[in-house]
Amino acid sequence: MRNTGEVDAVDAQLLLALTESPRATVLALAERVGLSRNTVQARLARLEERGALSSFERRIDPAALGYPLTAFVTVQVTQRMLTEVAAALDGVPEVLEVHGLSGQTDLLVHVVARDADDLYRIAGQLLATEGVERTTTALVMRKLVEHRMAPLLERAIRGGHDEG
Amino acid sequence: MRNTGEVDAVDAQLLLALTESPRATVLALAERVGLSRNTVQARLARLEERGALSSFERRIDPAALGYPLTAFVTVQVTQRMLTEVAAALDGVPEVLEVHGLSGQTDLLVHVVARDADDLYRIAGQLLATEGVERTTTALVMRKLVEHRMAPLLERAIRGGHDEG
DNA sequence: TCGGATACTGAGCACTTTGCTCACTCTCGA
DNA sequence: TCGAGAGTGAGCAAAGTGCTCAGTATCCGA
Repeated sequence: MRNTGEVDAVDAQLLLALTESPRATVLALAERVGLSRNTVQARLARLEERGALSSFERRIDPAALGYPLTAFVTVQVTQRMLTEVAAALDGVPEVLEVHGLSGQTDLLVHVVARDADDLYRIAGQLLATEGVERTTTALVMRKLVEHRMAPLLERAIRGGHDEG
Repeated sequence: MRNTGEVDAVDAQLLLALTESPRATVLALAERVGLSRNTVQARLARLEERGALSSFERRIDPAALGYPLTAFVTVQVTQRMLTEVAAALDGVPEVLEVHGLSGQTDLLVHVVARDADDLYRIAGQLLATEGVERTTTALVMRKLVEHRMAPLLERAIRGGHDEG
């Protein structure tokens, strides 16, 4: 099996095992998936070097840091100001992530806040940014499906070979 | 300093250190933040037990699994069907996360797909779900700000004591 | 002002894990 | 038939873990 740069079934098994116990040692993982320690170590190294694992920051819960409120702000931007607006958003600590959406002038901004007042302030800050034409703030009331990847991993384990 | 259940400056330092090198050993972290190994171990344990760290799944890049496309689908739901719709969405592997938004009948659904056709299929699947009245699909063209938590961590380190 | 709880330290110790190397096998695919 | 890629098992020194213990400092409430 020539490794194509994409995660294969065995990698998916490892990731799934890690999902269940992120602190598992290489030895434990090896036993879990029925491979030698050497192999597991090599695969983990490959996964990391390939960039299949993104920053640890994603695992940090903003609520634990004192930011229990989450909101998504849709921002409509003056066409030519996109870069400047992105830079301005990057400077706001409460902005966790910004997606550029199809439509080219719409941004989806993921923000967190300490409380309602705080959120109001941040939303105002976004709206006041030069190049921002309009914003719509939607507060997250509850998480109906928590972020998960397991179903796709399980599919990768079963499906196995025919990627794409 | 009575620990209130919220992350303090030292915890934030640890998390920041982990962000920079997620595989760092407890010993390395202790040296990094200038505390004893014992203390670091205790704090890490507390962080975990307190739930400040969410699932490892968040660190898995869907692109590496063969799902390079990301989209956000806004779903409007018949009022009384919310639970059923949530359950249906939970059953779709490509649905990574679902947020219930203010407005009570709007959901924000985070999906990934193998390609445009795949996304089309998934969007259709969402729309076909019983209880779903209307959907709007927005494709993510680019990430203008990658998910990050460092700015808030740094603020926690500086700010220090007055939480809230 | 005393007592208890909490946080931190440094030391110690047995045990496990890591990181690395080496030689060897197997199985594709050219 | 050859070579690259993937996996195995063994081995070894060094490092890290998990845990306990005794001692100190500090804050808080009674």
